[in-house]
Amino acid sequence: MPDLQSSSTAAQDYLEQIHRLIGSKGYARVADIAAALEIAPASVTTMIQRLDTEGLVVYEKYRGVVLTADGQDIAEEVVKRHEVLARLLRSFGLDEKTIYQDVEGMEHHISKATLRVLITIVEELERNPKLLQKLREKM
Amino acid sequence: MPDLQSSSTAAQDYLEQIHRLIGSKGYARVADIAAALEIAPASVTTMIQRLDTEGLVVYEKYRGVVLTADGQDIAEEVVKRHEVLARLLRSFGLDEKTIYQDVEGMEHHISKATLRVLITIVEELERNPKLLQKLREKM
DNA sequence: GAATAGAGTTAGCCTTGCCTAACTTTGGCG
DNA sequence: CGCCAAAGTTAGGCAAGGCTAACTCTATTC
Repeated sequence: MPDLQSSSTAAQDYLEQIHRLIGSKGYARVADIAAALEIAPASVTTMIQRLDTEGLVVYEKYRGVVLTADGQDIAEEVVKRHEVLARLLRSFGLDEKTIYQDVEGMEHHISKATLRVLITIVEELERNPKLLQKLREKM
Repeated sequence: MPDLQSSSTAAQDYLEQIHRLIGSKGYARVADIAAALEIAPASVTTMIQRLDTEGLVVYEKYRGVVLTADGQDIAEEVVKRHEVLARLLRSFGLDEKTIYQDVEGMEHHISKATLRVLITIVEELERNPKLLQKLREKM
């Protein structure tokens, strides 16, 4: 079980997107990763090579990339943090762009303990619409 | 009124600590800033010079540093985000070290809209101890 | 008032992560 | 089957933000 903090926040962003792409399209190409992260394809190649040497992905030149078990673990952890934050902000009606930007910035810095707090709050608000309604009115 | 995003997250960290030091000791020395951020004094000098050219601090060689109005505005904005997050996590009993680390990582990425959400939640929990108690029991 | 410890600064270097430009490989199509 | 466009890679460069080592001020102490 790899520690989240063993990989840089940039590396985590790559793993997250590779995970999403494989989940939705079945594979992750350099061009798609580059588009998702809004960076140049050349930067993706370089990072993928680094992630390979770190044992987080398996990279075959010109052939594509898949996650190792460790890479998968990290990606799922990041996605979990992402989803919790997004659910919280979405329930308060924030627009998707703001949600995306804030969550992308914050998700890498949330410890297990803080994640538990956020999960607790989100679940309460989803179970208790009256409370949510009341809070939304206060904003 | 300077935009928060006009300064890098590193710059914001410096402004925040300078603000805290001036608040608590009346002045901000290079050595104290370096200690607070856990970096080398030389790095502080370099950044302070940059902040000066950007008009966020006034720097006099060997003499110390003060915040300009713009620097003050940014620092207060960062501190506000910090305090809200810290209050939220503290109310759930997280230990101070975790709070500090998570908040320090997250605070730079919170938009005004998200900040409003967090303020609303914190204020409700502080006004409604029964709810807080209930949530804490679920964790 | 001079010596000196400690604070601050400068110079030069390193890593991360991005870029563009130029080259290579792949794969679909005639 | 070979061509060539699109995808991927390599090389070289740049900015941010750290570092250490060596130098310069400051200010305290005698």
